[in-house]
Amino acid sequence: MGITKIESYSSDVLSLSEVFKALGHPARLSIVSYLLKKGTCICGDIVDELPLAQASISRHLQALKTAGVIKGEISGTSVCYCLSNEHLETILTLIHSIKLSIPKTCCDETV
Amino acid sequence: MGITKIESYSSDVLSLSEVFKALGHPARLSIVSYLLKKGTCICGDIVDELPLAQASISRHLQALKTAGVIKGEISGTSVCYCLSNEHLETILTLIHSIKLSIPKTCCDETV
DNA sequence: ATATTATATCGCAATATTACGATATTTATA
DNA sequence: TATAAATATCGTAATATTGCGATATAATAT
Repeated sequence: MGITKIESYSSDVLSLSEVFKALGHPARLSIVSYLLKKGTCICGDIVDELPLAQASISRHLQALKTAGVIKGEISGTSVCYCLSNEHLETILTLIHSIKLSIPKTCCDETV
Repeated sequence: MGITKIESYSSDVLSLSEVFKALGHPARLSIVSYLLKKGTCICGDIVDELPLAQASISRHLQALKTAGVIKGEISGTSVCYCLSNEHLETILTLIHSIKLSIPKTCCDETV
């Protein structure tokens, strides 16, 4: 108990939920937000931006990378990170579908 | 340590990351997927659908409701749940922005 | 070669999440 | 009123996540 029964789900559901999970932490969402503004970052940029230790930032960057939200390129002594579009189309389709399905589905109300 | 430093983030970032977090579990994403297909559900529908105990399903439904992903209406002895659009526009905008920002931002590659 | 810089990983402690059975609550029905 | 049906909550155990300091790794510069 206490462990997610991952064996019960399709790989589609699992990989998409991993992406959402990666975005589901304020530090990681802040990193994504930073990348939206600046385009790229190195670990040290985020260390200056958030009140977390370098080790913690590095772990969050790894989590985003593992989920396919960002990718990193070694560049000298640092690693240049940028957003990846690997799962964006899937998420857009999902959210858009939800949006479209709502008017006709809700229990009592009209919206 | 070990606890998320939620006091360091804006309420915007916090509430949006809560939505992503809610979608970041395969059982909850499966519930959303079920709602997309069927429009509404009661707790028992999901109990039949997923290999989890009724108590666990109920908790997942509460988590989705707390994050504003679904809403529930009491209907006789059961509760009718359906999707909510509370945060969809924000997510769509965010994901769409990421998608648009990618071509010009990535380190070495052209995409 | 050695030092510097930037990032990643390790080990640990604190906290959060997940899941379950048991039980409580609430509404409808006999 | 008593029973049944559906959902929510409680208590607990197992596991996962978060964060930190310390350390390792890797590339550059002296």
